[in-house]
Amino acid sequence: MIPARPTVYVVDDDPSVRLAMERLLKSVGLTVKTFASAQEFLDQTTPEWSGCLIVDLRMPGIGGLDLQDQLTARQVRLPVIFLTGYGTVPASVRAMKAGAVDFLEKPVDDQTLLDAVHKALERDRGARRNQAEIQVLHQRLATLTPREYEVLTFIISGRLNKQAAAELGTAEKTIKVHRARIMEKLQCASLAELVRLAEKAGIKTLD
Amino acid sequence: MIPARPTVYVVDDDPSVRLAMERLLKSVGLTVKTFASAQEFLDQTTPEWSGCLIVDLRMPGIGGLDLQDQLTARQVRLPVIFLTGYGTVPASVRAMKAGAVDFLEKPVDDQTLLDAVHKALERDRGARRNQAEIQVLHQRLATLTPREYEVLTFIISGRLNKQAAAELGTAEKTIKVHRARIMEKLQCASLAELVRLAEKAGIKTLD
DNA sequence: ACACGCATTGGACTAAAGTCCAATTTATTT
DNA sequence: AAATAAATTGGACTTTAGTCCAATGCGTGT
Repeated sequence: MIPARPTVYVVDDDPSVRLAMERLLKSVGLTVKTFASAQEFLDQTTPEWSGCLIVDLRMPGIGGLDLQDQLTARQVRLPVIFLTGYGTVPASVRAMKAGAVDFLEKPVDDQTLLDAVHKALERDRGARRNQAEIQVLHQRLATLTPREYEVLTFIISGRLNKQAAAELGTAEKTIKVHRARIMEKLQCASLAELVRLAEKAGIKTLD
Repeated sequence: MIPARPTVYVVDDDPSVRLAMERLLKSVGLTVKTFASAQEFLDQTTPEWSGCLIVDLRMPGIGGLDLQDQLTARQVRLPVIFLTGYGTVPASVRAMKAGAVDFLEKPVDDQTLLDAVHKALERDRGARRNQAEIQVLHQRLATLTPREYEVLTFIISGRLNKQAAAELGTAEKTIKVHRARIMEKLQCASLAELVRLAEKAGIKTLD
């Protein structure tokens, strides 16, 4: 049900455009899935869908820009490429500000479109790789007990075990035990690694 | 000679536009400096100029987009706001891709322009703050001797003094001395701080 | 009541890091 | 040739951190 394979999703109300697009993209080995309306796409997509989205700016019902907003709100971060026959400067600026990969006017040159698609797919790959790494970190962090997490913040803030113990009102010995378990649970072989892990996970330091 | 104060630089070949722009911006307390051509601006600007740039897209000689490219090439990172009477979608997309803050069409609403200017100034402030922090780090790093820098890479890679000594073919004692000097020169009170400093300075870890 | 996870702590060490003082070797600079 | 910076190393300790084994007090769920 969930296409794990990167796919180029095409949303356009014009059947002939969908067909042409599908042919072009498939001709270079890409997986394609088309939709006749933004609503149809919204009804099916999930954050798991990977690849990119090519959407027509002006369509009956939900337009391209609104679709882009909806996707942002739903945490669907597929890179978007706009395609339009009657684009305006304000529309293109709004689209680009919202993070669109490109904003192309019909008729679009095949190579130009393919370049944009490859760029979008690459951006998606990078974002997913990064997202996956962060997710792993959070999964590991989730195994920490509240107290361990607390001690972690002291460690990455450069506190000595002794200081952490004093500030937490416990014995230095206890901090050492927590610390050892933290290193084990987070699979860090050194303090340097631990600091970088915390940094990437966005854990704030004290003071 | 160098305006340290954040300034709004206006580049437009139309004298009436320059005057109107200058009046509007000064009316809200902003410092303004105008130029009749891109070349004139390029001849005077330096990376020290802070603030933002409002530039007309179409001008005799060097156009707005080319000016943007030139500035990028010269490391002048002033946020750019495009202003144009005859903008096209491709031009606006190119500008936004190149990092423009906004791309507005004349006649532009006063408030819209001011909002864009404030956003641009804020972006410049943030960029400069960040740039200044990184520069300080590099200045400190520059005080390290080659050997100390080498030892630094081992430390932030999580190596024990013993391991660093072995891999560098020296005594553990020596590593300790270098390490102490590194902490002192980089003004770090803890390993956690050192790791974050190295991370921010973009120093790569081993392996 | 009993098992279990969590937080704690002690004792006894081992290992790693940091701190002073002192000294040598080797380039480079003046 | 004297001076200076850089890289090294020793000795003698003090601090910190990490490692095992063992044990206690507390909620929670069964």
